[in-house]
Amino acid sequence: MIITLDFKSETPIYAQLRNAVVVAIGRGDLKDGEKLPTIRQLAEELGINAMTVNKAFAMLKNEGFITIDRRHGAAVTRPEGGNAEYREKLEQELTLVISEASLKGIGRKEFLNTCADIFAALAAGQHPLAE
Amino acid sequence: MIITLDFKSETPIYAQLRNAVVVAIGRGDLKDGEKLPTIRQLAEELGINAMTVNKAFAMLKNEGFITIDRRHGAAVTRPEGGNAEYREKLEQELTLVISEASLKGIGRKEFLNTCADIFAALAAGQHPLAE
Amino acid sequence: MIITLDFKSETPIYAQLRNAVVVAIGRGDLKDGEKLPTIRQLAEELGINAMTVNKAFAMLKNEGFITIDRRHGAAVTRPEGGNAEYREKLEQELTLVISEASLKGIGRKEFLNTCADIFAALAAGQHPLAE
Amino acid sequence: MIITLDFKSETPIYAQLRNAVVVAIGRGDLKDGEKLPTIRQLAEELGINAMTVNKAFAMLKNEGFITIDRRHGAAVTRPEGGNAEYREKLEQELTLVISEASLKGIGRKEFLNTCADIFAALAAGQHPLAE
DNA sequence: GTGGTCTAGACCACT
DNA sequence: GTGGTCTAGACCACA
Repeated sequence: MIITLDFKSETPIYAQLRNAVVVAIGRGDLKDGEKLPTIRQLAEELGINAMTVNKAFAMLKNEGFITIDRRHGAAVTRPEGGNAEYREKLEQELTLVISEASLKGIGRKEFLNTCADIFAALAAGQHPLAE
Repeated sequence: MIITLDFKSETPIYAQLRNAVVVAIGRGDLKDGEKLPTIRQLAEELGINAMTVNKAFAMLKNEGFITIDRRHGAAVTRPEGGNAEYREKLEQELTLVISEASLKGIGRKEFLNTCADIFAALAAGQHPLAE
Repeated sequence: MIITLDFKSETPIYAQLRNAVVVAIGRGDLKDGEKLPTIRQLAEELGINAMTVNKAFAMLKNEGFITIDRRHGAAVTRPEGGNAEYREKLEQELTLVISEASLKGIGRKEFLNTCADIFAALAAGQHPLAE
Repeated sequence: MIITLDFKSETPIYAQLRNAVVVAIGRGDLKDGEKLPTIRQLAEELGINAMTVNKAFAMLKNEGFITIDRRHGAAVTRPEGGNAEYREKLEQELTLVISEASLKGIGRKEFLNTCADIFAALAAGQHPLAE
């Protein structure tokens, strides 16, 4: 698992780690059921505090992306189908991103193409995503 | 101008305000050249400190979404066309959002439709967005 | 006299005007002894308040770049030779500019060439500058 | 780190502080990678408010002169190579400074010598500046 | 009357 | 213990 953190970034480290794991699952680098490294391993590997990794894992667990078993550590899992709450959050988020992109001169077509490209790139990771 | 803030949110108030303005411009509620309320007005209206509004405005100014004229306050403007830096940031952001959506069971088609719907809703605001 | 003001700029309008006049003199667009427009004329021409022009003129007068005669209006003049005070201010200013340029990757040669180019451009204005 | 502020100056304190740091880096008093004092330390040392130091640091961060790491405070860094935007700003700035100097009786040779001297003084700080 | 700056003091998030 | 955010209230420069 190759994860690069940007200590200069505004985004908190635990959030960067959480995001990196989500993307790794999304692109198939981490398959469903696959085990994640120990909190301590990961902390040492990344040169950060174990508490920080812990926080990221707790977040991922809450969101349903991983399960944490005291005996076997953390493992990737599939979250439940998108509930209404998540859909609303997604729409809000997209409204902001799309407003910004439009104002920056990125039009509908270009935006949709970019999205399609990203889907294609993720699909190439062999992970059977919902169609 | 109807803006709702969530004081419990993790997102700083000034960032929420900044986002709200970007979306308001995107959807045409704020037209190009239109004046924004004064800092103090907005602060009172929203029940927050003027310094907080100030910070949001400074951010919007730096990003090119508004201009601040010492004589007449702030007004909406169009930022320069998207540079390479922004495009990269957008792709990273979308990669995360799309990974998340995929894992939550929202597939390619549904996602693209949602985006298209949002574009349509923005376009309905009569604001001539780049096509 | 062609002066363009940027109302969006952080630099106060009166300072922009003052700077524009200094550069105009420097490049020979305004010759020594030449009369400047009336305060009111200039104010109307530029679409700004007469008080603002007044402030710029007062500044230029204080610095010795122009003289103001109640009967004949303002006219360009040559300031006294650089006094010690000005030289110190100049050195401070240049130390900042040069530090910044160096850190931005602009080296000694390039910087000096840029300066020489600007001197050449000013000299082309036929104004006999001190050699 | 010796920084002197002029509370009577027109230049805002945060800008003076920002400038002082840039010069300190330029002259090698602050080496690349070196840590800056904490915001609170510096605030107390200078007898100003922490918010003011904060603003100066935020400015330096935006300009790429320092990085702020949540874990260890601020540290000096090298900004990216000068882009076209900066070069244009520099030329405008120099045109004004040179016009002023010329009119004050400081000629081409003297001006260039002064610049060269400043470069030499900065270089003496052992900081390997771009040649 | 506008935005810009500054203060003193508080609380929070992050590591 | 670090920086980040927010507040309430003040004064100033600008136009």
